[in-house]
Amino acid sequence: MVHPQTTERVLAVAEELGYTPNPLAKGLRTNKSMTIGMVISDIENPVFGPIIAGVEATVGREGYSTLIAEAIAHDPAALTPVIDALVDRRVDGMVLAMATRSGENAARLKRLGVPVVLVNRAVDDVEVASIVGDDQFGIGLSVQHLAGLGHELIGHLAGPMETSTALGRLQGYHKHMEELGLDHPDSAVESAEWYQIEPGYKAAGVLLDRRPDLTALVAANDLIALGAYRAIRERGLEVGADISVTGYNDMMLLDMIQPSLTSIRVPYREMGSEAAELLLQMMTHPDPESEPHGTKRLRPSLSARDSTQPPPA
Amino acid sequence: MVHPQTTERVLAVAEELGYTPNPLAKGLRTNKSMTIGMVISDIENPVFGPIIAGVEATVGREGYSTLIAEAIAHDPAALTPVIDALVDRRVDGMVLAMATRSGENAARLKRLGVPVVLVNRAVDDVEVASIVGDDQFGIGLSVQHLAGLGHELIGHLAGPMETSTALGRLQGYHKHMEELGLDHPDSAVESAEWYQIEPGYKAAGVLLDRRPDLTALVAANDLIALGAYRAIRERGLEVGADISVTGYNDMMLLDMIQPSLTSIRVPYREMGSEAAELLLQMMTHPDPESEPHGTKRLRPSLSARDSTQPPPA
DNA sequence: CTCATGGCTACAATCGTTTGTAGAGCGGCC
DNA sequence: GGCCGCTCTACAAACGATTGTAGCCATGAG
Repeated sequence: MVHPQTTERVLAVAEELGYTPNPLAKGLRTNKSMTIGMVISDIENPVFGPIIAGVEATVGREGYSTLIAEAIAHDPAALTPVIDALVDRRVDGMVLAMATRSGENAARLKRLGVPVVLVNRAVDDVEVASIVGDDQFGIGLSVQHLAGLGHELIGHLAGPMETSTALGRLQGYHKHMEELGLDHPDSAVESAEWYQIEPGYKAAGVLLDRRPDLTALVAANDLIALGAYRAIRERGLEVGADISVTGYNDMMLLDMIQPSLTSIRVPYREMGSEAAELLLQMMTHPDPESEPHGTKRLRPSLSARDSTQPPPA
Repeated sequence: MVHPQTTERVLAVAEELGYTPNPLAKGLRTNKSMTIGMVISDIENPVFGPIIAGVEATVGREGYSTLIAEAIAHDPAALTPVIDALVDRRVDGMVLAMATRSGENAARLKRLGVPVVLVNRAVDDVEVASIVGDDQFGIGLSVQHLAGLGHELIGHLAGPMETSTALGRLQGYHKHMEELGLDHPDSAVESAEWYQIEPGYKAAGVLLDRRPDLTALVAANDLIALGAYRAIRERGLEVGADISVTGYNDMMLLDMIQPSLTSIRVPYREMGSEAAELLLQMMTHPDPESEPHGTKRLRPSLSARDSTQPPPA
């Protein structure tokens, strides 16, 4: 109801005076800080870079800024104070990229009425919106790829079972082995204590000693797979020629390693932007009834390399 | 001047009522947002993870939160709007982790009275506080290591000259070669267009064609060094045995590559926390006269691996 | 001439803090 | 008893926006 010309004049003067609205005053009055909080459990893990970038770019387009907080520890209790700090700052929403499967923090946020989206890792006991990779599908790609090469005795090096990704990948292994009519006994599965080379090496050693007949190993993560390289070599075998190995995440430099590691590429940046999109929707349409709480799974793809070859004759 | 017991009672009631101070109101009144801005030029680069973690942890201890913004582009002009967005949000200070050597953005922030610290990359035309790695010293470690192995014909694969790190490493090469009494003509130096494998491969090809007598290459970065691997192999030579190679940054998985790459480890997390420390000091003691504007250089260390061996007889 | 209407100006309340001032209650000191 | 200092309560202004209300001045319709 105001003349366009007047609007323009006001804007021009504002510009001339160098006026910029004070977001603190605005936030105080409107009770919206135009800020979202993002909690990262392990910021040094390179997968989080693209996730952060995706979130930041997407919410930024709607005028939101991103407050980053790191929670170094692996246990959920240590997360609570850092989440609280963000809530005290009156963030309008929250993206959680956590290590654990426990949903207590997400549940608390929901109780406080703070919109929350989980990214990368889901929780299994609480209904909360999350964007994750389709781990079952991804492991399926590996299993099918190996089966296509002629492997029948395929083992699984699982991740730490307190993470949702490890669980999904384990389930994917069983499911797709079953579908292909291949054996998948518990004896063909060994879990690594953490997503690192050393635990992967240990788990692979245990698995190879128990089941020396395996011709392929599907690892829950690239570093576990690289740990398996060492265990395989220690037994005088050759990765690829004697035992095929697949990783998961398709991290940088895998193609430079000998032999280059076949892996599953996860669209992390897209994961971040989808999570942000969902959060924006929850923040702008606070529809308490139909609030999204499902888990959206993004489909990864296979990067086939030299670590997977037909089984020895 | 208030009784300790009263304080305690007030605090107890506050706790009971679930009172948390509203930082927006506080910021409005005090004109301090207790927030710092952090601009990252390329968040997918894994070196920034530790830097962010270091900054966040350090300022967090003093009650500050960290607002993250990414500026994807490499040119300084694209940075301006994202810096402005942070300034408009009334951040109390700013940490810039940029790609370019241009100081215009830092200069503008100083003019606006926003305390600013540069991290990882310095600028050469403006007096601004910065925390960077000691590139000359780091390259010195590589050069001395190679000279100690018996190399005399050592070339340098430089980085893109628009970055301060590339410049410092180039200078370090010349300086330390000079000190050791070794030849370091311009013909032994070739610059890669970017800190990536492909440009490194190209530059190494040019350098090896021009100076086939070189027995060692000091690269300005790990990826450039890995590009050199390919160029060396293409010429029927073996990395390590025929031509030694060193990288810079000591990124993950370098020890898994064949041959494992000798590199320079930079204390990135410490870099982040030192930058934060400096920024805190500037924000709390706004001493316009003696404002720090020097460059602090953190000393890296050498990780010797198989890519460096004595020159062929 | 009156009155409704569109487009504007002016003013006040509110958000939750910080900061400052005024005054009340109460003990001890001269 | 009067005065001072200590501790506390009470109240108001300010920060910079949003939001709502009231009034002003044209213009044009009745």
